[in-house]
Amino acid sequence: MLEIKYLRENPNLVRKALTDRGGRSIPDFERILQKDKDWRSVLTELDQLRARRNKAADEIGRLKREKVDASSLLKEMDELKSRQKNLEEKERPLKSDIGNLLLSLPNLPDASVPFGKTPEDNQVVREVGKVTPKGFPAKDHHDLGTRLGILDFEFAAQLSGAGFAVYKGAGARLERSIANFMIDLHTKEHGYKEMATPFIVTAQTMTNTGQLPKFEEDLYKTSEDNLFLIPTSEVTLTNLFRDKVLTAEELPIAMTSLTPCFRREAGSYGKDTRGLIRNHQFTKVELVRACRLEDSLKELEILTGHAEEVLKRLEIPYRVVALCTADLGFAAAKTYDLEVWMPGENRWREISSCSTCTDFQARRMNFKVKGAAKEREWGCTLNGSGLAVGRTLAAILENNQEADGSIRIPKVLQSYFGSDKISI
RNA sequence: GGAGGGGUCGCAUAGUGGCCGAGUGCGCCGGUUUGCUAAACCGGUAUAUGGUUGUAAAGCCAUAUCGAGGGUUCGAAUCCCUCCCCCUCCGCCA
Repeated sequence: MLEIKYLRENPNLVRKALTDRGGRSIPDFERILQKDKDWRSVLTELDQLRARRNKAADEIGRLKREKVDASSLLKEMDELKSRQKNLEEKERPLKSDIGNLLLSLPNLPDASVPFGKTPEDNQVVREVGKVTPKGFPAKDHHDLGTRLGILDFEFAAQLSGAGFAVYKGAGARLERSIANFMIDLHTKEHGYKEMATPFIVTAQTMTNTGQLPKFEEDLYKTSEDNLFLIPTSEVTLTNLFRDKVLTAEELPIAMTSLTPCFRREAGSYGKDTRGLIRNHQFTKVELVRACRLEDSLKELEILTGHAEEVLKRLEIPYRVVALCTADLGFAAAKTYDLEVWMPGENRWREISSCSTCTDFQARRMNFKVKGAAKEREWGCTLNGSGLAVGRTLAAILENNQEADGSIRIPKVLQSYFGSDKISI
């Protein structure tokens, strides 16, 4: 959430930032400004009226105690009350409209975010690892996994419909190995605290991180209880900072968790329907950090580095991409995507998205930091995949395939997996 | 699912219509005393919004907030209604 005061005082900056993002939030923004103006004028009048009423009520109490007649004041009170009721009926909807509109405005891009209008304008920051051509036609992970009997999409479709996967035997074991390796790396070497959180949460929790109110159609919802399935554990991990006031010395705080993620993918039917790339359910290791606002960008580099380390150790070539203004997610002020090379598809695929949300989520969930001079400021939250497990498995299959269709298991996974290859 | 109890200022509590934005204890901050620490004593200690003064730091005025939202009343922490959350017991159950 953006601060109404900031919008009021810097309308042109905000207008430009929202325009750079390219969304359709400008009309909402203009409506906020207008309603805010109306609201303030109503509120000023209302406050004065309330002040008068409070005084009169005290006075009446005093007169009654002294057994003095108060009928003229009581009469005035009648009139004040009806005027007040009138104004309150104007004030209430204005206030709630402004609140709702504010909740639907995205975060403002950081100054260092490249300007752009489409994902084409994203900027490659660095490429790590070498993309070396196989000496044979590379298969994609769908074919590899199916032929090895470790992935079964037909079975999954029978169980749940399109967009799901069944992992079988070595496939299931490999998925678990990847997840364990990632969690161990982040907890033992990167200083993250492992958490296990609910997968089903309230609407308020979803609103705090920004999934609601705008993106309800992307979420699975339980109809009886009005609860939502998490699309990422960013939701639950970040919400752990709700209503917290932390001291600057306690920060940064780093947490990780392994959870399933549930996404309806409502806007992307027919896209990436093959394989593990875009499933309605997938597991992901999430990284969340909280820090002081001034450390936002520094922390983003650290977070991104931790996600990158996974790929380095798995020896999968990847590149780091700075998203342009138009491609930023709702809550993000700046984002680096990690993209892995997929030989079977002959293209790069996103495998992690690391963002700083600055104080955007902190405002929504009332997360503050007490500084050295005991002043309070909003906290800063960051999140990133560390990494998406299904996509990582797909990347390993494609990058480590041999001519005969068998798969080399990366060195760091061998102790988890218990062998160095998967053969036909 | 059934029955009951409860949500007050960081924590613990007091408070059943005006003297309560809210007492007390603890904690915390500042000070006095002190070789140091402790103790004792004194003072301070919520947030948000609007208006206003100021270059600013900050100040002043007003309003709102005792789980949330409505209502009754001249006046609500206190009475009524709805909702949320927590706890205990019973039932069911992995």
